[in-house]
Amino acid sequence: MNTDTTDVDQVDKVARTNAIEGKWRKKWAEKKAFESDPEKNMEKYYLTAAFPYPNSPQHIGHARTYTTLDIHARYMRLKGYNVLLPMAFHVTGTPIIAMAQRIADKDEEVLKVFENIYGISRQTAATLTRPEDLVMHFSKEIEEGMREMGYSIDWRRKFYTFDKKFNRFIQWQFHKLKEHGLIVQGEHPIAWCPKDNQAVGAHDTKGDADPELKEFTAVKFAYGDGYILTATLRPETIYGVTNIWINPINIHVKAKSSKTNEVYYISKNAYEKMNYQNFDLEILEEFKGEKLISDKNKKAKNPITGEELPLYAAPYVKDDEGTGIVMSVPSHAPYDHIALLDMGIHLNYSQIIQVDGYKFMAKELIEKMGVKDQNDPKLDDIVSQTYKKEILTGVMLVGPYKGEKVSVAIEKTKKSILENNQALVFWELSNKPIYCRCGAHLTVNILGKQWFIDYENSTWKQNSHKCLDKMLIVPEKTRKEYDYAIDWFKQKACARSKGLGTPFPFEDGLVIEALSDSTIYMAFYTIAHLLKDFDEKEMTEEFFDYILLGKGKEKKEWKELRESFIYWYPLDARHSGADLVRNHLPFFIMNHVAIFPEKNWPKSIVTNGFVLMDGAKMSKSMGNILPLRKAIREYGADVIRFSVVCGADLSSDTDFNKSVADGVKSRLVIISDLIEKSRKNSKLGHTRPEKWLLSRLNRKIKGAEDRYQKLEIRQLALEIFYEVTTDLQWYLKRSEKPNLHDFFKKWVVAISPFMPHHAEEYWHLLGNKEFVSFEKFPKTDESHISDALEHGEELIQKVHADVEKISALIGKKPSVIKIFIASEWKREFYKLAKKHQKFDELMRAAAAEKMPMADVQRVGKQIMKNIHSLPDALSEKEEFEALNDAVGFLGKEFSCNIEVIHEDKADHPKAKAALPDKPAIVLE
RNA sequence: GCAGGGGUUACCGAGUGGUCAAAGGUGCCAGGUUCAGGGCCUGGUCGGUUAGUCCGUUCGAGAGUUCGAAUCUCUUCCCCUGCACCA
Repeated sequence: MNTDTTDVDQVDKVARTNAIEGKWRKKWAEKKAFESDPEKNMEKYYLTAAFPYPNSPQHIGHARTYTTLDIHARYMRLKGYNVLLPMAFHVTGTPIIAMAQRIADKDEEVLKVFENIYGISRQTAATLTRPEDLVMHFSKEIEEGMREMGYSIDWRRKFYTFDKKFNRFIQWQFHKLKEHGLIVQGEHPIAWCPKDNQAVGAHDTKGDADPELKEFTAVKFAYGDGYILTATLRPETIYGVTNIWINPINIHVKAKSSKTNEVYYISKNAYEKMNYQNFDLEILEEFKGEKLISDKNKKAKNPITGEELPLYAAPYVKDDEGTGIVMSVPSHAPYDHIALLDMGIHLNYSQIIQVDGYKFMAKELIEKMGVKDQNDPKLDDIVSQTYKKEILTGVMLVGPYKGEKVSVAIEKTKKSILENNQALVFWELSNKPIYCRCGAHLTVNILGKQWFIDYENSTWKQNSHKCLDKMLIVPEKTRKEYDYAIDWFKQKACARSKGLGTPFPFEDGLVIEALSDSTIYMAFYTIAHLLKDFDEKEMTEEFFDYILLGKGKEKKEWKELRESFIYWYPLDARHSGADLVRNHLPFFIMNHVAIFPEKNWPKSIVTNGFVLMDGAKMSKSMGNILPLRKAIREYGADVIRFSVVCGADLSSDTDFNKSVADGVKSRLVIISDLIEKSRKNSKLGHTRPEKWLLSRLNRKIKGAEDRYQKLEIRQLALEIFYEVTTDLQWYLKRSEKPNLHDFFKKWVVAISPFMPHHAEEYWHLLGNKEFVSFEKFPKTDESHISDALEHGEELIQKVHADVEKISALIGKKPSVIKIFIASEWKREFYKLAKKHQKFDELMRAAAAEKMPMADVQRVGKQIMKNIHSLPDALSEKEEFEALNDAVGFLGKEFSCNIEVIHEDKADHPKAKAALPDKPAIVLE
């Protein structure tokens, strides 16, 4: 049992921290400190972060974005802005429903995660079987966590994306998009579960496998009264086809498509797949592959070359791959080559693709690696080597694309044969087999008449680039990714048949998809708290047209809403994790551009990296997720704020670990103690150490403004927190009677965005009655900044370190330390040396100045190697004053007498060794 | 494959032409602290050398530009992230 006092102290400190944080949280709430309304005489600043998805509690990783956001908000408040920071909850889509269902099903996996990682008992879990209950439980949990973190949020504006009133707003958005011709309908391939009859994403599959779709080209070889279909990813090799491969054992069908009115020969498996892809096939005949092979008279006709090709048997052809029939290109496909050899056929085929180092790469590699037959596992390796090299470096030798790169020829051939009706598009899952959670085998479905947002629209893209160009992007280096994403966007399916959210306005039974209802919701915050007296039925097209666009006739009950929107919009800063750069954030830009006039386009985006836990990614399976509220209980909110935000550059991942948090905590304790002690000495004057400290502080505050604006949070923390505590520690050694009142008066305000709770407490201890949160950011006092003072202090630190080194080297403690200050002429000589960097020139210049040439020679030789990096030394007088001021300090440090002597007035031989910025030191 | 980011001394991580053997943190070593342990403080932590110094080698690999390169150019190897209809 451990019952000693130190642990009790620890507990006391945590309890004290919690008490301080709780106290200020309460005061902010009582005074409604962060509820923001339009103020005519104040400039506004409006920022938001991506709202959370409440299907689990938040963890310290989530806290990074919100803490960065809150620091930003609090800084802008100190700069005198009327700041709005709202928050809401995104509940759209299927994951919440899926989670609730899994809880209802008593899914062991989920319950274990709840119990072990989130600390949610099975009894509690049992009450979360309905999506709404789940949402309410976790959103409350998340909101509490945000309050505990001290985020300066205006909670009056909170909403959920399944709220009726919000739905009206989103429907208005979609009507606007449609008016602008940006909602279109078309076909769309999608991973599909045949059993559930529903589209399937990564979280719906076993093992969370992400289904990948690949577009194959099914080439049509005329055969009898129909076509043999062979699916390929390499349509450009059609010029080298020698035969058709058919697996004799597999079941094949002859089927007629009522879509194309054509008859196809394909595997039975392919028939099922093609029917999901809208070919409407009807089986005319069903048979084994050998039937096709045995009919020696019937040939398949190559649609491009017109060659008549034989049908051969190949056991390696799989019936669930593509159409179950493949075209044979032995000059480039290793399997085809070896299969022909296995049949004893030696063909004199021609080369159609040029690659360096090979004529027939497939054949040559097979011979080189000694592959015996088509069952050799080495074949797969050869296939990937050949394909990679041909696609990357190959050049076409035949056909209309002769001389073009293979990668280009693939696309052009495909386009051409599709247009000429010589091939069909055939979709396939490229990473199959994938299974739905229900157990069924996934397939590809082509949905007809799907609804899309037409992000492909080129005018829209152009305007979005224009908006982006004017935006501030932090960090700037991510800008390219936005440009890339905007260019790359294609049409995006925007309606689903299942999920929470907003009913799709143009077709019954559909719901607006999750990434499409969260693009301009920042506009909704500006009025969300003013809608209590409105029925959602009043929230018509005209309603939103007037409030958000200023169109149409004003009604007097709409006035306040309109004014609120005008006051707060546009959005000044959008914060988010870096993972949203390629989806949500470009959508956010594009939708603003589509719907709002240019003056309401967003101003800036700030993105941040993730939080790692002890160097590893946080994940449910690793069980290393630290829930935020647990972390707050353990370390306190201000410590967590520092820990998640200060460890790395904004854009890179940061690591959370105990020692970092402990480090922050101990520094907080040091500062708390200091404030306690030093606030009483405010009547004392300023001696050299205080002046030094204030010089350092003012210089930092000067730099801090710029860093705050650019959100260089790590650098800020380093400078105004870590370095400041280091400075304070030095100061305490130097100072006889600490007097930090003036220092803290400025510093507490400057640091308050980082540690608002402690800052409020300190501010109060310093005798202030108002919230520090609404103070003015401290002004730099240039008159306090002194290079000479800081340089002098550095000199003292250097001398201190040198004495320690010498003392250690000679192995004794001195009884007297003599410090010799270099003469003024040496400083003049340094200035000369900066102008004349060649030795002889320097000597001549020194001679002209009538310097003592014997000494000049010696010093000159010494400094030649560092001629490019000579220090800007203080004057002799300044050096003397600095060191003389530290006589007491150094004497105390080394327990001996200290003498500071001008070189000229000394008779010690070592005195001559003194250099500017480097006094000679003698220990006796 | 395409696009973006990155490889720094035991680890994490600063560092964009000289002031860099390279900040800071962690770990480790030594010493201190009315110090059980932990904590805290001081110093050390590439090799050699020295009254506070100087010399050699180092920043994925190779080549180049320069009086001078972790930093600029080229080549090459490796790692991470994204490529959607899913929040």
